[in-house]
Amino acid sequence: MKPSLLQRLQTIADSLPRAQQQVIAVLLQNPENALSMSVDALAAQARVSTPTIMRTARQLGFEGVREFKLALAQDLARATPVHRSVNLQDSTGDIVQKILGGAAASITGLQQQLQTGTLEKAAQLLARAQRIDCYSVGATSAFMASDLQGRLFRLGRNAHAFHDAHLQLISAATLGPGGVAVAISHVGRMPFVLEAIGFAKSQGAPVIAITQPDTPLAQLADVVIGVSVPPDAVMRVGTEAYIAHLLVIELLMVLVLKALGPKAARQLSQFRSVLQAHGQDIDQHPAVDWAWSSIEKDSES
Amino acid sequence: MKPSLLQRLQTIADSLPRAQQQVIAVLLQNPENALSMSVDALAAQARVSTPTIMRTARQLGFEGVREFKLALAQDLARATPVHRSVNLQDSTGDIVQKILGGAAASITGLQQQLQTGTLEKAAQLLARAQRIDCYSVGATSAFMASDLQGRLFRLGRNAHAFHDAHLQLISAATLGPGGVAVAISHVGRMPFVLEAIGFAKSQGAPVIAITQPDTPLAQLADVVIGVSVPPDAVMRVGTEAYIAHLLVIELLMVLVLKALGPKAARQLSQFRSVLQAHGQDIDQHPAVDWAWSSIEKDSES
DNA sequence: TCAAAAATGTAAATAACTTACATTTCCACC
DNA sequence: GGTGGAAATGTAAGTTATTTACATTTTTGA
Repeated sequence: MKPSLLQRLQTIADSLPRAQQQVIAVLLQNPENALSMSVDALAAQARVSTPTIMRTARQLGFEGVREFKLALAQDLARATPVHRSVNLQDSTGDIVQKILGGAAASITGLQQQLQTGTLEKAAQLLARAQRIDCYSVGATSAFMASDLQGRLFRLGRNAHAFHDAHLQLISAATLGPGGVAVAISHVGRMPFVLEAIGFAKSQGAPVIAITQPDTPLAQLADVVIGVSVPPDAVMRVGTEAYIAHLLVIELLMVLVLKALGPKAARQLSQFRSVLQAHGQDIDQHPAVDWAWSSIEKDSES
Repeated sequence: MKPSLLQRLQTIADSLPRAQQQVIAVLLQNPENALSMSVDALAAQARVSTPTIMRTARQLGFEGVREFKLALAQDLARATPVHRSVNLQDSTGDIVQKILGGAAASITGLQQQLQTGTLEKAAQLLARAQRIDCYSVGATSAFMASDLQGRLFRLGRNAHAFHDAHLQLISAATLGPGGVAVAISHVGRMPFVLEAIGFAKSQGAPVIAITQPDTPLAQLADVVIGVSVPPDAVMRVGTEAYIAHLLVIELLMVLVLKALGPKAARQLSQFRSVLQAHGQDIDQHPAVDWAWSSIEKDSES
C-alpha cells in the first residue's frame, strides 16, 4: 500500500550499480544507526566515497542526504518495533503500552499487507454475486462470519453464514457460478472448510479467503486477502488477528457499498430511518451507521 | 502515556525566556515546515538569532539541532492526522488509509483514556470474585460478553454471560457481595441492563462497566472503564468501539492473570498441553495462547 | 581493442551547525 | 532609583557536514 522506505531500498537495490548497493546494504543492516551517522561515517562504513551516499539519496528521489535522513527517520518512527511480549512482572502501565502499542502496530502492518487490487476484486465479486456463503471455524471466526453475513445482508446482499461443517458442505454443493464463497480463518488449514471450499470451486463459484498467505486455504482461493500478524507477536495472536479481520470486513463493506453505487446507499438510508422509527439502538448496527454517513457526505458534494 | 514532542513543547514553553518562546511558537505553528528549514531560516522566522535555536534544542534535552530535527520528524510521523470520514468518491487506497488509520488512531486515543488505577481495580475484583456475571445487549456486544466470559473461564474464574434481559435480572438477583457484575455496552443506556445492574448493586455486588463515560451505566457502576471513540469518528463507530472493547478485555485478562499470580499461570499451561494433546487449534483460544507465553517469559527470568 | 558512456573517487566550495565571547536585559538588593 | 551580578541574547568566527566540479576508473558495445 504505502511501501516503506526500507522496502523501497530493497526493491531498488538490484537496479543500482555496485557502490550504491553497498550503501543500501549498510542502510538496511542498521537503519537506526544510519540516522546518527554523518555522510562521511556512512561512506566509510560502506567503503565508498562520500558523494556516492549523496547520489544514492538522489536515486531515491530526494533532494539531498538531509531530506533522505528525515524521511528515513519518519519511516522508522512508523515502523517502530513495539515490545510486544508481556510478562507478569510488567507494571500495569507497561502492559497497557505493550498490548495497545502492539495492536496499533499490527494495524499499520495490515495497511502494508493489503493490496488495493485484491480488495477491489473481492468487493466486485461480493457486489455482483447472487448468493454469498460465509464459512468459518472456531468461536471467534464464527462470529466474524456472522458479522460479515449480517453486514452484507444489510447492504441488500443475499448472504448466509455457516459454522457447521456439514452445513458448509451442503451450502458449497448448491453454490453455482453466480455464487461466491467467503472463508475466514486465520490459520487457514481446517480440513472441513478446505473441503467445502474445494467443493464450491468445483461448482464454479469463486472463492474469497481472508487468511494468512501461504496456507492451504490461500492456495485454494481465487481471491486471497492476506492477513498475517507480525511474526514477533508470539502471544496474543488471537486478538490481533481478530482485529485485523474485523477491519478487513469493514473495508470490504465500504468497498462493496461503493461498488453497488448510490442506489444501494439510498436504500440503506431508508432502512436506517425505519430502525430509528422503531427506537432501535444504532450502535448495534454499525454497518448502517457508516453507510448512512457516507450517503450524507455523498449528497453534500 | 507517551507525551509527544509537540506536547512537551507546549508545556515547557512557559518556563522559557522570551526568545526561546518565540522559537517554540514558530515550531508549533508549522512543525512540518520547520523540518525543511535551516537553522538560519528558522531563526529569521522567529526573529531570533541563530544560536537561540540551538539553545532551545538543548533545553529540550537534545545534543543539537540535528538530533532535535530528527526527533521532530519521527514525532510528526507518528502523529500524522487521519482523515477519517470516508465518502464514496474516495479511491480504494484512500479508503484503506482512512479506515485503518482511523482504527490505529482510536487505539492511541484509548491508550490515553485508560487509567491504570481503574484497570487494576477491575482486575482485582475479577481475580477475587466468587462469581462473575457478564451482561450485554445487541449482537456485537453479546459476542463481547461471551468472549470475556470464555477468557475468564479459561483463567479458572467462575464466569457466566447473559444476553437475555430476563436471565440478566435473575442472575443479578442471585449475585451476592462475593459476586461481580460486568456490563459491556458502548452506548450505556439500555434499560434492561441498567435494571439488572441496579439489582446487582442492591444485592451488594460490585459492578464493572466497560462503556463511554457520562452514560447512565457509567454513573451506576462502581468501576468504570471509560471507552469513548474520538468524537470526529462520526461514522463507523461500531468497529472502532468494538476494537476498543476487545482490547480492554485483553488487557483485563492479562491483569487478572497477573493478579492471580503464578499459580494460576501454571494451571493454564497445563490446560494448554491438554488442548495440544487433543489436537485442538490454538488459534481458537487466544487467551490460552498469551497466558502460556507469559508463563514462559516468567520462568525464564 | 577502442571509444563512449556510466560509475566512482578526489578535492575544493558551499552551506549548515556550533562555539566563544561581547552585549544587552532582567532582577535582587542596596 | 540605581547598581552589581546573573541570565538571556546576539555577533562573529570556527568547525563540521553536505554538495559540487571535475578527474579517474570501470564498464559496455561495436
